[in-house]
Amino acid sequence: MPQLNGGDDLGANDEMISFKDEGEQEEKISENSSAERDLADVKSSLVNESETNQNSSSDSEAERRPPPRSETFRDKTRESLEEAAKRQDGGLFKSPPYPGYPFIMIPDLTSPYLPNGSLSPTARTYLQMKWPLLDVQPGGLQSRQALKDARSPSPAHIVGPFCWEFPGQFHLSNKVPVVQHPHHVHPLTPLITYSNEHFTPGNPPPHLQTDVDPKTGIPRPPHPPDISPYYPLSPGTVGQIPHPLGWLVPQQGQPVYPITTGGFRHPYPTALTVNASMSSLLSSRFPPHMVPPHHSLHTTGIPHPAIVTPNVKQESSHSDISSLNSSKQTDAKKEEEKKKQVHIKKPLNAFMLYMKEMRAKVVAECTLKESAAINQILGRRWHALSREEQAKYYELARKERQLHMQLYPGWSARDNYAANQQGKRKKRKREKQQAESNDLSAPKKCRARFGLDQQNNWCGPCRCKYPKEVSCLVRA
DNA sequence: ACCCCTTTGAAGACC
DNA sequence: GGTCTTCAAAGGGGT
Repeated sequence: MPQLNGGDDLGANDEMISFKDEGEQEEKISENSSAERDLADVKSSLVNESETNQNSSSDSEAERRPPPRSETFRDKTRESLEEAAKRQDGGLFKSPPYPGYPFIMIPDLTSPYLPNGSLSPTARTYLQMKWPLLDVQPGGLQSRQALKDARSPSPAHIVGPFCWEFPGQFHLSNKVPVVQHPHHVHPLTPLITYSNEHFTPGNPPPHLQTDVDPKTGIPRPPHPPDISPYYPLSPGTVGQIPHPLGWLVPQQGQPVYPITTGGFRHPYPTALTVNASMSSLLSSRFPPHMVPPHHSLHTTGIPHPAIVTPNVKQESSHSDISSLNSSKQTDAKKEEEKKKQVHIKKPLNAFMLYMKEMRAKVVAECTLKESAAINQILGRRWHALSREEQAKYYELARKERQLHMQLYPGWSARDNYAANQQGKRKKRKREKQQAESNDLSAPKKCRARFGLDQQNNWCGPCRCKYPKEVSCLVRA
């Protein structure tokens, strides 16, 4: 991964350029047809791969073979891409003020608010990605009402318009089925989705008019501005952490990043405190140590997707009830055990963030549900993205890693290595790769060895394996 | 129930 | 230092 400006690992700059050289700007400009082609490719390949190959052999070669590389072509491509990006972003990404790589040029990252006080598109995008069903659209009340009206379980036939019909906008909440599969949903999104009426900026629900400690009756101090409630915060470790997403912290110092709709800056997400059913939902989906108590939700109790307790399924409501009856000592012991069992997941990389945001759209656009096929489409679209669009996700991923690193200083990706079954999988993969090498195929190895600029040195399988490369049939 | 598939990127392991 | 491996998400499919 090339480092840019000696700085962060923001992205594969050269790779993105290379992919742009592969004629994919056409996909960007006419994304509709390309997406349909993607879908058709994947679908047909699922049905009959060999048949597809035969049918596509005639044009795939001419269409997908990378054109001769030259700087002038690259520049032209970049220019056209930027123009296309400008058109499609609807002004989200203005013309780059710097000629270099635009990772830190996202204009409104530094100030998430527009002059009128609403969230900037980028901030909305980020929030929307974090909370896929959260309505952070401008024009809030109307769309919120619409969402509220659509809260009843949506049948699968609710298929929103294709995303390319509204380039530059992020209407996930309005375009994908409101009720998603649990796997699609951020752990907290259902709470938000089904309680939009509680997202009244600055107006907490009646029972939470003031943030008062139910025990002491003393108003609690506001949520510390430098703590993101997105991750559960371990005591003593985070209090002094500067907010890594200061770009989402407005002037008042209230945390905006972790939440919310335009203007919803209540230190405690009011939607999470609404009623007992919400709490029961929380307790049913999360282990008790992650579930904030009723009416006293503290941000430290808000789970983050990065944290998973392996035995969530075993913690039924019955166990919760029984735990209530158990002694405090056993509770403490259980808490300790659970803490030990907490699995801190890797922060999502740029592509994973992109997938998470776009998967619902792709699923809605086609009848495919197999993730493997969906991911193929997403992989293609990822490469079809402009540099600016990709940069957005690289930036988000960088912030994710930064936040993750600050919250779990001692965590290492190695902690999750072979966490399951002690290297069982590793062995399998090695065996598999050995089998592949015996088969004279080592996908992607040539890419790393020779690079994209020397694809003529790639072996056939690599060229075949890699997306958008020369058709397999040509080689055959 | 568990693993595979499929994608990209990050990071650790390995040579 | 280059290469390899694993793991993040996702959910249908296979064993």
